Amino acid sequence: MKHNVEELLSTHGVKPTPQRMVIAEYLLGTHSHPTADEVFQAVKTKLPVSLSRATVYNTLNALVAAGVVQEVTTEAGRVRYDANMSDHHHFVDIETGDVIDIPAETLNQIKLELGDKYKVRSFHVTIFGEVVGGKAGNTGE
Amino acid sequence: MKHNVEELLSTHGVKPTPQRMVIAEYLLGTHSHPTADEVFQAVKTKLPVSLSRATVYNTLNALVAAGVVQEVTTEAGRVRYDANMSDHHHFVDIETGDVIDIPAETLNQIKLELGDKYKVRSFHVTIFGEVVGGKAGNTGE
DNA sequence: GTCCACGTTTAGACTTATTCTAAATACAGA
DNA sequence: TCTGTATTTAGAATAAGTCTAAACGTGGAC
Repeated sequence: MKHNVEELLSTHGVKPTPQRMVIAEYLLGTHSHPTADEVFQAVKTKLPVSLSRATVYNTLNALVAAGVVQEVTTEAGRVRYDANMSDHHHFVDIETGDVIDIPAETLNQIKLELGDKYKVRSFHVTIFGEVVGGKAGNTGE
Repeated sequence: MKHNVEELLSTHGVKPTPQRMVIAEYLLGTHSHPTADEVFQAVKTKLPVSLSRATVYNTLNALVAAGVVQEVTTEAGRVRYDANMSDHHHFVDIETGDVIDIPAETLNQIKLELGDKYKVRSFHVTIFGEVVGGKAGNTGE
């Protein structure tokens, strides 16, 4: 895995430092859509040196800019990070707060339905509801 | 208009104080999807007394809780307010940042397409792109 | 009309998330 | 090895929002 991460960063133009590697590795290995602070808490012990929050924010911003991960907003004012870069949307379980990925195929119709008036660059759908029959998809690590 | 606002607040269980009236009036009269601070800046001179930011936040939260306005998130971490409570989504002009309301009819198909696996309580779509042929809809005041 | 209770507002302190800054560090290439 | 550049660090600074305690305003009981 480590090797993959290193390559992933390199091919996206992000120099693979130890700090960036553990952060990217953590994001790639979870489906929990963590906040910046959750990333910090999760990886700070995985390095031989102390880790600064500034590095976490710098790295997250760099990874977003490089297209390695994306930002997700499900609650007003809280930013989460998602290494799943496939075309997908989000389902928020309103009981638990879990964020579940929804593949985009079924929703791509939206672009067509918007018509000629708007040139759509991208769109994102956040859906709130309950999972029928308990947990499904991926909600933790 | 003032009379309408007073009634609107009352019927939603929000006591219509002068502060709440000018804030609600401002939100009802704009399509600019302002942030809390933009609301504060816009209404602070419209009262004979000084206005506290705390009152703006209290009022916005009360109006959201009462269902008079809704929160909108178009940029990671920034909360905006929208008095348009009709079923609609948002189009963000990626050149200007303007937020334009998109009526929901054309997109309601989404719920159907999600199938039986998820029980949808609500969903929100934010679309990023460019308006074909210049401004359309409502982008300011 | 006066008084009281209670909800509202105010200013400013506080919290939380994020960015900035300046110094220390690491490391690739001459 | 030396040096320049990018990265990381700790902590200060900023921004958005919440909390607190005191002051205020208003409707109902008298």
